[in-house]
Parts: sequence; C-alpha cells; structure tokens
Amino acid sequence: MDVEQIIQTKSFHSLEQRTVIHLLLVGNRISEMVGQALKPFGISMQQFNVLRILRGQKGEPSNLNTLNERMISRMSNTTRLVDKLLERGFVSRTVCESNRRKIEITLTASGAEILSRMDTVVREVENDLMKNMSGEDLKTLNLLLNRIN
Amino acid sequence: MDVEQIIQTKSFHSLEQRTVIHLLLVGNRISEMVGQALKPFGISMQQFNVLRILRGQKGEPSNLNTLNERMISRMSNTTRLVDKLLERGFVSRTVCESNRRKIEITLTASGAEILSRMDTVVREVENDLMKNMSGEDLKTLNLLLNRIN
DNA sequence: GTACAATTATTGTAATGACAAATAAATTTA
DNA sequence: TAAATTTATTTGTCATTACAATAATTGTAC
Repeated sequence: MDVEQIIQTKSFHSLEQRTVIHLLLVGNRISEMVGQALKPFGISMQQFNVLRILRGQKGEPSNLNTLNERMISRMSNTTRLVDKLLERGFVSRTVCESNRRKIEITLTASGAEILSRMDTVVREVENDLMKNMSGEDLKTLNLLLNRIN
Repeated sequence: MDVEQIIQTKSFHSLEQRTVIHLLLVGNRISEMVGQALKPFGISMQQFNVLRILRGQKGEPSNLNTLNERMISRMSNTTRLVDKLLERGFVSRTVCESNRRKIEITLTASGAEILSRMDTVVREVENDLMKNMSGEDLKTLNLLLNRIN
C-alpha cells in the first residue's frame, strides 16, 4: 500500500504520534478513492454524504443544523453545499411551518436515484479498501476507533 | 466522543462501510484537533507536515516531488504551500545544480525553531486523543491499518 | 545535433472550506 | 410588551484544494 510506504519513511516520536499520522494518511487515502469513484457523477464526497444522511431520514426532512452535526463540517458551507444539490434537483428545500427559522431539506426521487447508482460504485471501493480484513479484524478496528477521544 | 455519537445515528450497509465512515470521521476529528492546536502559530496542518518532513531530512534538501509524495497532496498546491513557508522564512529554496528542473527545499533555523514549539502542543493533542489506548491497543490498531489497501 | 517524449515545477481558474459578521425569527426577561 | 438573548441560517472574505494547461529542463532515438 501507498500509506504503508509513506509511514515507513517517517520517524516517529511515539506510538501515539505514529498512530495519529497513520490514521490521517488512511483517511486521505479513503477520501481519494471514494472521491475518484464519485467523479463521474459530478458529486463531491460531502454532497454524497448529505444525500446519504437524507436517505437515512426515510422521507423525513432534516434541517441544516442536523445535517451539519452529522457531517462534521461548517454550517456556512452546508448552506452552499445544499444549494448545489438543489440546483441539480437532488433535494428540495422548504421553510419549516412551525419554526420559520428552520429550513427543511428532503431527498427527491431524482436524488434517491443518483444516490443508489453512486452506492454501487462506492461499495465497490469500500470493499476493495477492506478486502484484506476479516470480519473479526473489522470489528476490532471499530472497537479501537471508538476509544479515540 | 463526538464520532461515536455520529456513528450511532447512521445505518450501515456493511461492516466495511461502517469502518470506512468511522475512519473518515476519526481522520476529520484528528485534523480538527491538530488544526486548532496549530492555529496560534498561523500554520496549517499541511504546512506543519512539510516542515516535519524537511526536519526528517536532517539538513538534506527535498525537492517538491518528494514532499508531494509524502504528503499525498497535489503538486500544484505544494508549490504554493512552500511559497507561504518561504515568505515566513521557515524554508529556503534553491535550484538543484545537477538537475535544474528540480527545486531543493531546506528547513531554516527559524523553521526548526517554530517547529519545535509546535511539536510540544501537537504532542499534547496526540496524547490526549490516544489517552484511552494502551500500548498494545495502539500496536494492534497500526497493524490493522496496515492491512487497508 | 534535432525532434520528440518524459520529468519537474508553475500558473490560472474554479470549487471547496474556514471563520467572522450579519440577518431573521423565536424565546426569554425585565 | 419592548428589549435582550438565543437559535437557525446566510453572506462575505480569504485560504486551501483540485484540475487542467503551460513552461522549462532533461533524456532518448534517430
């Protein structure tokens, strides 16, 4: 692997430091792979993420705040990110009746459709990235990741 | 933890998918923490990274290509990133004698100085992030990360 | 040596992200 | 109930990143 080589060229102060850098490199690697897979769709990873969150709502709308929390990204950008999805008709946006400060975002049929096509390719990437890991490995990895503050 | 909550609100298609998203969230979390720690120095994480790579060279210069490979970032940005470091006097830049296409970048004394001050705060962040992990946990985590393609 | 390809770095431009300030609606409080 | 505070979103601005095109140098084939 790419990351493995890079990690070997570095000298680390501690195992903690090595781990932190390793995690960052792996994160970058995943972003790169998934990003590439999404490119033919003209959708960024964050946009894809938002569409997936909306699908998870099963028809219920999300407001921007909720999207933002789940994305770990900045509100300011969430507005504009959703603008892009809106332009392409993948989501709809309405002012909340009961609280007009809130904006409700819902996945459209067209959004669901492109999302399901993207899912196929992204799953391939996910499986490919993890193809050397057993189910047990994956469970252990998730448990360990849970312990990070 | 932040990430733990987010991960719980999501429904996953597979353990592979869960792991990929978990890794991305953890990567973001780390970036955020380290980024915050570096903010008082007015240095971005990538800039910090480059300075660290240069220090690893022990006085030997690196060309942009090498920096680029170790950072997993785009060449175009490496040029401009180094420009910023140059402006602030943290690195020097000379054309390679033997191959004038190459640009050699070296850490200056001033760069080494700010780097050592940043190291202190970044190490604190690293240790804090990993404080619930035993040495054994960290080793296991690194081994598992090595298995990702 | 000249033509052509490959390597290394830079530049232009558009998209994305970070951060702070501004707006607008709702809620609390005095 | 007017004023202050909080909540939810938007906007402006600047830094960073991505992508494509270009320039300069070197290597190679003829």
